[in-house]
Amino acid sequence: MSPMRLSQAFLPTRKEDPADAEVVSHRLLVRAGYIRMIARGIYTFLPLGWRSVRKIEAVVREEMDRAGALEIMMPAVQPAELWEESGRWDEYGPELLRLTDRKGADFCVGPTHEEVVTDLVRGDIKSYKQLPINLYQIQTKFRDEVRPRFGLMRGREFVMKDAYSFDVDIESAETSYQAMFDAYHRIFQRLGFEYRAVEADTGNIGGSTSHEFQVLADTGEDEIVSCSQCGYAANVEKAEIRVDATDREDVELHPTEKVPTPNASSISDVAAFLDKAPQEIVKTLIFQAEETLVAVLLRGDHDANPIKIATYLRDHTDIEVGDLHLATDAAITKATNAPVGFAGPVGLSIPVFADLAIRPLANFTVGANEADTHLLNVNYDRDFQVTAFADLRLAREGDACGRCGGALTSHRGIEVGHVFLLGDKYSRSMEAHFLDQNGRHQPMQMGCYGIGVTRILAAVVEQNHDDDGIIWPMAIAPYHAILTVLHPDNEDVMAIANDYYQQLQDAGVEVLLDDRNAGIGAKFKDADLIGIPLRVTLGARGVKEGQAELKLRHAPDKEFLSIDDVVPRVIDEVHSALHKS
RNA sequence: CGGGGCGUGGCGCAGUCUGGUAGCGCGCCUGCUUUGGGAGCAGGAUGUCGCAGGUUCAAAUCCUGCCGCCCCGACCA
Repeated sequence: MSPMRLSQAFLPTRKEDPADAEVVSHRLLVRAGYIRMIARGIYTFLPLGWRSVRKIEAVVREEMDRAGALEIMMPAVQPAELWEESGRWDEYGPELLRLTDRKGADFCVGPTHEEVVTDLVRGDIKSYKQLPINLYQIQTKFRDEVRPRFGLMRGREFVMKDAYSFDVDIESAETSYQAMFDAYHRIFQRLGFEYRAVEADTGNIGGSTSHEFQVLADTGEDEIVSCSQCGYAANVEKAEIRVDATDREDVELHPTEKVPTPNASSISDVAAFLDKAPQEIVKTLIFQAEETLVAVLLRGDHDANPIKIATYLRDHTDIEVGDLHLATDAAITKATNAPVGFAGPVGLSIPVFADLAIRPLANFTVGANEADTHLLNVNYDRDFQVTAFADLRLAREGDACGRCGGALTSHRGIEVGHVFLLGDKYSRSMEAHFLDQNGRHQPMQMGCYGIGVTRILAAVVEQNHDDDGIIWPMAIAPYHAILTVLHPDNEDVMAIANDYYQQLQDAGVEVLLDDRNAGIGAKFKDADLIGIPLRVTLGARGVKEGQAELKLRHAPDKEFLSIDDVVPRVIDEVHSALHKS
């Protein structure tokens, strides 16, 4: 049994905020003695922190088991050959931590386990009779993130639950996907989150359908939009918007005019300098596709969506897209013959794609492809040719929902779960085949499903804290209750405290006993900081009057109970809180 | 990788500009007192000043290189 008497515990709380912590979850988890950083993005979990991690794991495990998934444990270190087979040894990039063993063989520390699980399954599953199957593990992953930050929210090493489903066909795979989708809802409801399941891009995992589970928090790294009318919700990377692609009205097209705009290279600079609204200015972004450059026109107040642009180019043009990204300064300068910040569509020799919002515009302002110069009264068709109009911009608050036209609202979110319908991407390249009823070889249809266990710990704190510290939901609090003994030297008081301690443990309540010979203020501050849901305070005065105090962490009021009523009351509070979720 | 900032006892920081005994608060140890919101008094321990090299009689401080960490950006299941 782990030490639950604080006099013997390892609970290094801090009075002051750590200097390097920006977000509240990072600050509080360090201050309250839950985590310690050992290297950038790599943390040790201390006793309280690890207990909460294990509680999160337990919820995840229960719901995965309930959904029929089977728990396994795959290796953290994986041979390069498997990644070469799937093609990701070259594709994955520097985020993959690569190792060499003493014989010079290449390995990586697993950032995900599609290759290993596919290899496992192809070796031992040969018949449709063995399908479907869903295997999962809860394990430490490593991704050498470009920029780890915000404590556990974007660490390099983290605990993740990853599950993989294998089915005989797409329809069956969709059923497996739906089962995971439903299990995820149960998990995040039990954890007490305010969250959204949103449609998402599949990124370099690949596949067709994908949903992210986003915990709503201002500090979240993702932006999501949801429709108030039809329930559509999506990551802005993916969010479809409805744009009325009206042609420009039949207005007079003024002659183009070249104007000096010294040092005004950003939209806000140009708008201020020319005394125009950003909406009257059109920005020209130069993107680098695999081999070629393309120009993208957007209204000055809009932001580009590189994912939509890449998808459009792939689906509607012959351009080899590759890893689409903003062109380097050197490439931009070469393409426009001008410094960065003055690009415009007039006279460009690369294809020009325009966002649908450009279509109604007439007599707009663009860069002149010349230093410190812009062009006024520019019009498409007359002054330059648009290769195609398309929806290329990032959705934002107030845009029309792509499904129903209702208004979209925007939130920040922390991605705590992601489900993908993979199809046969890995099973085909790695030859994970089975024999169907007709004796034919078929690739299995896969899905993969991740939950960021340690990221959840941070997300819970983001949503559950106050100025004094963490406020754990009962389900993942490291302990349910804390007995704060104000006068541990007083034998009468200690006798009652020890009695409570024993009775509560016997009743299955996880209880901390603060028997430290510390200042009273320190004990209260620590109890609040570490966020234990229930606090029972025992002092000499109260005990003499036959009373003890009960305080719920999430409520402001204290309640005085007679000595005999405390234990049953605490048991009752714990049980009702646990069963509610 | 680009821009900015930082690195001094376990934690938070001052000292660096203008070179000359390494400091403060918290924490820690001992003793006494204290006990309803981070207790008081007295005594005490703890530093390769990120690392390496250079300048100098003398370097935390000046110079060069490297390493690490944080923030913004690019990037990202």
